[in-house]
Amino acid sequence: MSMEEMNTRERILETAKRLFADRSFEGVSIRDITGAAGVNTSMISYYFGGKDGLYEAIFDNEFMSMVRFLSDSDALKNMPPRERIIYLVDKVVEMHTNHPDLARLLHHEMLHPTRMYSEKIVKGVSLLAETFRMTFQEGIEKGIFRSDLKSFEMSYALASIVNYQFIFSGLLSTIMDNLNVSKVRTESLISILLEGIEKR
Amino acid sequence: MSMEEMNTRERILETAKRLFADRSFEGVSIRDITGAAGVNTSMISYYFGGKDGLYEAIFDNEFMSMVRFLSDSDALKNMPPRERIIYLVDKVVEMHTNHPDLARLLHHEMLHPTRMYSEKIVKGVSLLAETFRMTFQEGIEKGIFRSDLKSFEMSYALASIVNYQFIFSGLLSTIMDNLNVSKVRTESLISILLEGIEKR
DNA sequence: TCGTTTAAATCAAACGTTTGTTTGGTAGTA
DNA sequence: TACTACCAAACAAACGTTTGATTTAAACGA
Repeated sequence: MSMEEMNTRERILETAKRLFADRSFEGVSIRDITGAAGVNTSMISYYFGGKDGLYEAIFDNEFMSMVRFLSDSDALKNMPPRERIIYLVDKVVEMHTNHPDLARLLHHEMLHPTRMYSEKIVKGVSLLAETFRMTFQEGIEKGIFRSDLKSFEMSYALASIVNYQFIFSGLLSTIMDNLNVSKVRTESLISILLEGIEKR
Repeated sequence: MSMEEMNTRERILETAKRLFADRSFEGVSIRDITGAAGVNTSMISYYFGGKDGLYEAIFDNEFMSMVRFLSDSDALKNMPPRERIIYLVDKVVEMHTNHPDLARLLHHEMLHPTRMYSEKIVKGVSLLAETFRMTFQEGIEKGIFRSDLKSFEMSYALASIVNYQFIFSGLLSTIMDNLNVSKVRTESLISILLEGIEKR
């Protein structure tokens, strides 16, 4: 759906999501948003009850649907641990690729938590982390994964390796030319996570 | 040095660093800073030429000294690749532990780059990344590390695994009780990076 | 050692903007 | 008529900064 065929409410949501991701909630004024969206200043209060409400609406939409997207899949149940991990990494990468603003919105909240939203994030992150952790735990018990590591540490390593590039992305896209870095391949991420970087 | 024995300039720097890390540059007013530091509002313009100048001063102090701390060491030269990687991870963790605000300041800039500071960050990050990348390249050539991975990908994995926990830390410290996560051990980080999570 | 001078440090108050929000009204639709 | 969507304008509060006066402290000449 192009910007032209959106109604006012949707135009505000889409524009605000992009600007909040680029310049942070505090760094963007409602006049920045409504100006870029081509709507009247008062429409934010009209549709969302204020700037805070707009942010909350974006967050509920994006973040919660992501958590559901990553946790609810029935395919997870009957998959062996190793394949399930690969499947999960693929899904997280897919989700980031389709919603490039989401990671920066989320990580901004993680860096600067407010009482308003931190509860939701902890709830969502806990749910995701538990999905990962259980998979790793099952893998440890079945002798597929190392038993000298904790399942929490494995989950952390997965999350960090997959997510960190989407924190970099904003900086990279503004400079790009300076560092001649090729895109990180998903297969490499999975391989590093499972097998490490040392020669066997 | 305690807050009481600092002069006005130092009190502002220390207070602002903490507040910027907690609530971001845009989320903190100069009255927040000077109020918490117990100095007059005009002192920020007086000593730093304005809020932007204060931010730049913090950044130059902290970030640049970190880059130097991590890159300049003579000990790096004569160390074999595997040991050098372990040494570097230890130093990064040590640096984060001693300067807990730095990671959040830096990653905020990475999430929301501005023309003002992105140049400095790219410069510093490039320097660090090159130190890592060269080490991995040497390890690949000496047959210690896998030859099917790129040295850049290895560097990325290291940076992500080591840094990501310090992005979480803000959120964790505000909630803590909800997730009963133990601290990630540095040895586990190194082990996951080098050997992966799969049983050999 | 004394009073005087000079400059730096600090202050309360005010400056002009920008902030998020509200108001009162208009146009279009059912 | 009743209701929704939208608008220009105004609102008080908060913003970063500047001003002009006052305090502090060091430097100086006698």
